[in-house]
Amino acid sequence: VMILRSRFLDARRKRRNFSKQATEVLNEYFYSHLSNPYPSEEAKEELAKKGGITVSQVSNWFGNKRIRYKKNMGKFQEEANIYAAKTAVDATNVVAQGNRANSPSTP
Amino acid sequence: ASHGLLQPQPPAQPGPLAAEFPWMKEKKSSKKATQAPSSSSSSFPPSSSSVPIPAAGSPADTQGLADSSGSRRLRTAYTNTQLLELEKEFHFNKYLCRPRRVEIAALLDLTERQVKVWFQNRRMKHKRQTQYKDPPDGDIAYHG
DNA sequence: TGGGCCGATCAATCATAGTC
DNA sequence: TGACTATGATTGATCGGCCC
Repeated sequence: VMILRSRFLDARRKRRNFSKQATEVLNEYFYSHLSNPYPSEEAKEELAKKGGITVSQVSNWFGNKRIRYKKNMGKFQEEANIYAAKTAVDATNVVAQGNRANSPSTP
Repeated sequence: ASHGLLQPQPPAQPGPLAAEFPWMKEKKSSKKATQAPSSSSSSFPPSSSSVPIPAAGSPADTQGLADSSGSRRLRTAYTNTQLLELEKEFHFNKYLCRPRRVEIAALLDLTERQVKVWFQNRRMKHKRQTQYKDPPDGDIAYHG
């Protein structure tokens, strides 16, 4: 028997999809920073707060999103256009990552 | 391989497709023990359509060591026995001294590097779990 | 200069949730 | 109800920076 996969420490059971609010906030950030979708710790905290999830979950989401996006960009084309239109903050000149400012839409 | 600062065509407009930024390209694959690329063909042309089939090489490597051709690391699935022993050891020592590491590596048939990395990752995990008070069994109220 | 550690990330995989 | 897809979490392994 090779059921060696019997993870005695499986915590990933019983997961729930994020609320629409959380997904919305995360996608907005992702697509408005498509040139460099690497939120700073502070940005992650704010996203976590806005979406009602933990910072770790934000990190997981971005990790999964980046990988899956670049693995199949075509699949996200539609989604990208939707969020691109939704947010005006494009990063055409995001030079370094030292960007301290977060909130994409600051009056 | 001259990668310096390449200028990815900024999206600018919701045209046919978003531009390819540096982060979308490969990254952690070849860096150490990389033999001279011998002026191989430059970066893949931007012409889309052709999916970069990841010609899966034959992972004949039993230890998962990266060969000298920049092969992608392959995720080794540790056995329950190995994980159990590692966890047990971690319970006693969060940090391993060299002699102990050698011992464990030999005992579990792992490389010293793997043992070192495992402890490194384990410490990070431990930190994450103790950093936030609430254990992972909290039922967060969901509205909507 | 070399080795270990940290923090972040990658990339593969697991397991469940959602859709048809 | 079962097959297939979407998605959050886990984790082995790598990268860059820092310290000694």
